[in-house]
Amino acid sequence: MSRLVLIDGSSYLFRAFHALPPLTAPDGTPTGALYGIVNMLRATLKENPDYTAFVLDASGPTFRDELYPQYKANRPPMPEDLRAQVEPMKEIVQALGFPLLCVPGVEADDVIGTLALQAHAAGIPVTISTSDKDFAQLVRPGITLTNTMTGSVLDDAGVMEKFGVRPDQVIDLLALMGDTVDNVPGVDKCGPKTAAKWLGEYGTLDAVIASADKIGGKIGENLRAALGRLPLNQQLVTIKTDVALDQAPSDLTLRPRDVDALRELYTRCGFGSALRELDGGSAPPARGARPVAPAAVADEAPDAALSAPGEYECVLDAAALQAWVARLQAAELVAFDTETDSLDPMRANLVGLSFCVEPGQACYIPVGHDYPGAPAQLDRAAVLEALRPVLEDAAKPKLGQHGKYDLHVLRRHGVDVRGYAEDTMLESFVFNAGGQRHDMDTLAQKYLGYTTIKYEQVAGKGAKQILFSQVAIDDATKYAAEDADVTLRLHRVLSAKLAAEPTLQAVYRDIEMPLVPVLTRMEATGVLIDVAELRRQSADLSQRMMAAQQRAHELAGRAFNLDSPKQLGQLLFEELKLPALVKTPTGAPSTNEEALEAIADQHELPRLVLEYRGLAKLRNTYTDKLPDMVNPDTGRVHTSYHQAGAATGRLSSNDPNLQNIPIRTEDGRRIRTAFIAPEGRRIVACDYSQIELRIMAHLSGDPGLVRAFEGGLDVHRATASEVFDVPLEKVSGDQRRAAKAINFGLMYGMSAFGLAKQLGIGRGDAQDYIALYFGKYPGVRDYMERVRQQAREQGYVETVFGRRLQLNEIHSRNQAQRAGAERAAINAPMQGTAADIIKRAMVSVQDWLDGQGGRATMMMQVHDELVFEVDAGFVDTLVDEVRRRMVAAAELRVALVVDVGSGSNWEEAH
DNA sequence: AAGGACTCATA
DNA sequence: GTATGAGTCCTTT
Repeated sequence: MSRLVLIDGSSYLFRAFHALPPLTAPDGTPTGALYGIVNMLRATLKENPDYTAFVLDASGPTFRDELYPQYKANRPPMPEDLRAQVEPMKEIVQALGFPLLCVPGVEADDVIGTLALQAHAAGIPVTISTSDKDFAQLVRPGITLTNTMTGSVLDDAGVMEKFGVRPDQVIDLLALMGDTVDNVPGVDKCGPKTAAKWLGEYGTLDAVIASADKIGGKIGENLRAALGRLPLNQQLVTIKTDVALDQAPSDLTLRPRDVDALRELYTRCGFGSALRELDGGSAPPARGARPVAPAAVADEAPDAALSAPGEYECVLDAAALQAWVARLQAAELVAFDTETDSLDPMRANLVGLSFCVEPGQACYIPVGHDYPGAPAQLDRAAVLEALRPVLEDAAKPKLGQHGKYDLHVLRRHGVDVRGYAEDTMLESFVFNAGGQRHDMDTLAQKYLGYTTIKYEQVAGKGAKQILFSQVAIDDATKYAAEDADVTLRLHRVLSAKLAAEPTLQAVYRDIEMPLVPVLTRMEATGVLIDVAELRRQSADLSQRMMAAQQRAHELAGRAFNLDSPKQLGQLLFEELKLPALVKTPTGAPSTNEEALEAIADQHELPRLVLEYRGLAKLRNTYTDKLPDMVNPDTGRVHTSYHQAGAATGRLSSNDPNLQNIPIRTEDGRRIRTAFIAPEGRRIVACDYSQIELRIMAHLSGDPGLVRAFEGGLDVHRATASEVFDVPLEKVSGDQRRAAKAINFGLMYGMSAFGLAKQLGIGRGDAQDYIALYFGKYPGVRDYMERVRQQAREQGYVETVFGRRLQLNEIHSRNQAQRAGAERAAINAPMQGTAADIIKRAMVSVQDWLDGQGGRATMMMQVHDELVFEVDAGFVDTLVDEVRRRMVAAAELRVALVVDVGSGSNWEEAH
């Protein structure tokens, strides 16, 4: 059977040039690429093809340049060392007897594509010899790819395996990915895996484009941004198969080789082994090609120009310091910032301070730069003493950006900042809680149109990042003084904005700012951890994990990574053919708890995986990690509360997150026994009972719901009694469960669908329950509708205290996003009001604690719960007063109720 | 090294 | 169905 081998000369030429060492001929001319080509051609000849051609790009523009003027625009000119090899290559190709094709106006790819399809139509099998993946689009039964340099062969199945898509989807895959080399931008951050995933899900590029709204995350945004150019990409990456050619496949026969010409060429290039083969091994050994050291690459560091607006003074002597202290004393408001050597304020050392009193006039006082050759700096302790009268004077208002950090640093260096009155991060947060980021760089850009010097610009990034103490003082001055300067400028803009919104201003002034020192105090206090207990638990969990893993591998019949959802999915849904009932947001079969639970009756493995996961989660996230978080100085764990993170006004906790310590399962709850009180003290936990539901009762004013809370009854039981019209004492377990699910569901803006899933009932039944509920509590139904309405009309909803919660996607064209925003709108006033209330309570409680001589300290906040460490003899007093203050934090239509507990550890206190 | 996907802990 | 943070795996740069 005859066969056509089409050789993609251009791709090999470049590939060989870059892949092989820079060989040279005896006379010094470069031959590396040639060497690769010759070996490739000799290998091809051994296959003895009936028809073959060596195809090269012609010079000059092609139709693609017309379609897209930037096509290959940033491709550098062909390196001289490569250009020098083109003519000899053509000579060798022809001397070997290969037909050489070079067609102007199109690329080699198009010539190959055309010939391949012509031969295919004539029933001649085709092999395309190339190192260019784009040819995968031509693969079909009868057309395969081969790469003689790597030895790989690609047929239909091979394309599927290598790219994860069928050959007929390759064009779409390439269109999505784009091609950096050809200057064809695809979807940003979309590589072969992502593109294949989408095509696997939607089938074609057109379908992906049509579904672009459904793809979430950053990558979804990137996709939508790229939509406009994808059709063009498709055209650009499509290999033409209808080029008018002078030759037909049957014309492409090998001519006899020209031995004399080859001998001359091989000798000139120094290709010894080729020469020996040519002359039957009798040729004199030619000197071998020798590698040449690659040219040294200049190691150019980008010269990041540091622009320095404003007059920034570096304070290096006592006189300058005194002058600045005087300016600070005279100022109405002092903007300040600290520079340190760590992001963790509980470990950071002070490296310098910056101040600003007038926009553009700022100073930097270095006190800890210790790189070789650093100028002499003022003594740190002396500087802090000089500044103490300003910083510790409650009557001298101070301003910062995320000042809680600086408060920690200064506190740990012996300065107890008082009068911390303004914070631009919190101003921004209160003004626009829907805004994603409230860091200074973002705010400066947004409100001042000013681009700040980035930390990376002065300290580098990644592994090469240096400590601020290593940054040259000149650079540090520009960076640090700018921080204080920009903070002051930002404050002028933001405080004016807040002044125009009195309710927002009140949230900022009365809730957020007073909370700053309270959080600082709580973080500084930290919590005592029983490390030995956690180690014991880790060991126990490890042992059980190993057992589960071993059993899982036995059941699977092979080893696999139990932690990899991908491998697990493959095993369960492909090998074991278990039904994939749940999909991940990206459309892949999910292995989450719900999915595994659903198939647990069909195989032992899912249950085992759940067991393993539960253990692994506890060990990896808690019992292994918490001991590492113990601060060596204090012997305690110090979380950090993020005050401007959550869109609803809640706090969040990180490093470590102490707001998600397990409680639901027995193994999990045990972790709380490791949160202990020191000798002579107790842990006291005080939590609001059903606070969000009470807020719903308040906001809706529904008499039925208000009544359900009265008399201190179990609210879910009371709700069930009303909804199902049975006496309180006759409410069944299922009825209470249903009522509870509805109560919670309502707060999350749920649908009948969601409730049905939650309760494991039909959608119709769920709808009936909701109708029944709304029949009894029409005020709740009306409230829900009012909130949706407000969200649509204003773009935001509000808490009882006037905090504004922005709903960014409430008018999204995307139905799913819009529905999500509506659910968020329903939940936000309840979650946000609860956050406001506990924040107010914290300020009030701390205010009282400050007068109690350290007999109790507030240690943690977990959304509706405050945790204290209390002298054993002081517990009763504390409980009374804390309860009083927590209850008094808001006056709602229903009373707030606080449950308390105490014990030697957190678990007991619940 | 950075970022996304997936999973799962809490309120 | 709301709101978070974090660990592991995997892909991309």
